[in-house]
Amino acid sequence: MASESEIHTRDRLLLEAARLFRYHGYAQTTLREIADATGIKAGSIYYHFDSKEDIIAEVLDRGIQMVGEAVRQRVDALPENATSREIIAAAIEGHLWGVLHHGDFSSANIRAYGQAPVAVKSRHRTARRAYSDYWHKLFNDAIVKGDLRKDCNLDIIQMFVLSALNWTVEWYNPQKGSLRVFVGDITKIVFDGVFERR
Amino acid sequence: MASESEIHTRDRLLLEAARLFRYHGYAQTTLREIADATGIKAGSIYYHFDSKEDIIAEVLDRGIQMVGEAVRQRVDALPENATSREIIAAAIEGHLWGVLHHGDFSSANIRAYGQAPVAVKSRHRTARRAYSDYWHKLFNDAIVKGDLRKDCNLDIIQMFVLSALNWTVEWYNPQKGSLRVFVGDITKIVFDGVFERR
DNA sequence: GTCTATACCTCGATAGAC
DNA sequence: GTCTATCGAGGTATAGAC
Repeated sequence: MASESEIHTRDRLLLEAARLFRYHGYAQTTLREIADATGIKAGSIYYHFDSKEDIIAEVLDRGIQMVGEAVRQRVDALPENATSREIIAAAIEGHLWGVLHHGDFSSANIRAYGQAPVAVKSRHRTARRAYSDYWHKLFNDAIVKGDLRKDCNLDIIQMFVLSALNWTVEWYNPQKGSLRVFVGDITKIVFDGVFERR
Repeated sequence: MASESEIHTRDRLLLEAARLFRYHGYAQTTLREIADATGIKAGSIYYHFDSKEDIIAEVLDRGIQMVGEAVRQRVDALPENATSREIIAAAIEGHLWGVLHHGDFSSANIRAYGQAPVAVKSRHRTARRAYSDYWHKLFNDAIVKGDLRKDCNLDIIQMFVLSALNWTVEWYNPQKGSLRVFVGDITKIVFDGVFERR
């Protein structure tokens, strides 16, 4: 069985790996850097992980798990009679909060996913699919209620919204305004667009 | 002066490099792969370029140049009395067309920019800034005319729209519908949002 | 569990023949 | 202009002492 300190070091390795993958990408980040940041030597990593691939795989999984939890938590907290706007607003808030405030795992998931080895991507894809299905259900409920616009393909709406939310990690600047205000602005734009009503 | 075939090989190298950077990223793409795809040996690349950095630098520059030209062309073709919606619709169409239809250079610009060496990024940043300023002028004109929503920060609107448009390269699937319809749907969503009017 | 030492490979880049 | 051959650096991963 794993000892206390083993778990500790393993988690710290994952944390530092996530941070480095987030800011420098997967291929650019070396095991020596991850080891340095954690305070151990590169060779010692192999006590905790079998390969660099296994590290990125776990970082990706944790990232999507954190975002998924943040979203579900907010949606589940709503009352039974919540409107479509309230439900999707809660999901947007959860997603942005998970991605922007919660940190390195979810950001690494967005930024480094495209750079991960194909084997890792393909294994991780089921987790992404599950999260995507969750959103699909939210949007579909809104359509059934007649709340979503009917002149656009639903898949395009969903992909556009989710990828736009994801990409905020590339440009969101917390020094230019609170996350609260930011989430509000993004929600307004997604809900009703950038133009004044005609 | 450069001979015919020199220009030819050099351009083919850039094209293959753009394609590989787009799909595999900068660090993952090796000079041997670029050479293979072009049909020459790795060492021969150095007759045309001084370093791998110089290749990505030129790929990035061409990418933003192509998109910028596509956008300006459509906006300039509009009549004097065009509305804000018509102007920004033309810019969106140009941007999406440049990014999605025009191919590997613009997509590589979006995908591989974050992975490029800092020296390259910093040199390329002025080109990005110029393109961003162009969009800023379009949005600002719309604000002056009172057409844009006033309850959101303009910088957030601009970053949201541009990054959302950029990220379509990650998920747009030409087999699921024509680019024409796609551009129309995206424009509707950006202009008026995903919800039906209240 | 972590260390040192190192094997092995692949990368970007160079040199010189053709 | 392109080739072959190769260098030096730095990467992942392994072996065995502690």
